[in-house]
Amino acid sequence: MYIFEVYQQVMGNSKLYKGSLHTIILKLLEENGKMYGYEITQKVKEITKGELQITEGALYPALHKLESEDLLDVEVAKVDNRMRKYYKLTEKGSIETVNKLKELEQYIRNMQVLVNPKWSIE
Amino acid sequence: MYIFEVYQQVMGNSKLYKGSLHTIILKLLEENGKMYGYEITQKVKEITKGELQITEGALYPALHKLESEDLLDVEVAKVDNRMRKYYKLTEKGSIETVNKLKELEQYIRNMQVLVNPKWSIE
DNA sequence: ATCTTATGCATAAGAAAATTATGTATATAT
DNA sequence: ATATATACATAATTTTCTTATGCATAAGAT
Repeated sequence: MYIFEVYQQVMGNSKLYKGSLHTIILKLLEENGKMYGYEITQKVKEITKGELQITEGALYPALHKLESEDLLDVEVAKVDNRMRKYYKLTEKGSIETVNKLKELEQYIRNMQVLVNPKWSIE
Repeated sequence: MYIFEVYQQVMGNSKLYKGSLHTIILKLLEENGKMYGYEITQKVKEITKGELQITEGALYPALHKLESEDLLDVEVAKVDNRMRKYYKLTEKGSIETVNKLKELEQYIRNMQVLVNPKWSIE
């Protein structure tokens, strides 16, 4: 019996993803209106061509946290006899999304000048 | 008596910096040959125009970790009667620097397509 | 002269955010 | 039948910071 182990390439394959999960979730919800947890993991996997796999242990606590901060609204649905919890941005969440994206852009800018002083900051 | 508090803007002002300290240190050492801890904090502050302040509580343990992984060599010096510990990349450290920079580029690419599907990945 | 700020290192306690490991349950494919 | 996919949840542990100390010398300000 042969066992082919598939190494799950999780967030933190490169540790850099640490701290960017909330930004990712908020932006995907801004883009797609409403999504449920599992859908988010699949979307991220698809967009990054499998490079970034969000683990459930990170995702669900993050969604709960964002909800508790009134950045997300939840709506429970039953599809094919399976539960789904659809999340969407609140008004506060939309504002926070803009802030988080600005922080991301600034972070990227700073990292670029730190690691490559020759790059222009346009 | 008036007290003007200066709020130190530390790493994690935006949480995104979590996980990027090792990359920053390695790249600065690649760029500058050898540096001591305090010098690194000042260089980062200068390059990011004060936006990113590396705290000592993060920096020194990080340097010790990199040293223990044989990525850095240390050389102690005494300048103006004060101790300095100069760090430089080992051969292994140089290789790891290249890897970390590739990971950073990939991270930035992935985040860009995640947050802005319209951006080109060049 | 004295006090503050800057330089330079170090470590311990606590918090935050992930990983890893479980657990439950239904649907689908082999 | 059995494994995989779908869909949620949480607890234990680890990693990586922040915050709070501690020590020591030099330089600048009042």
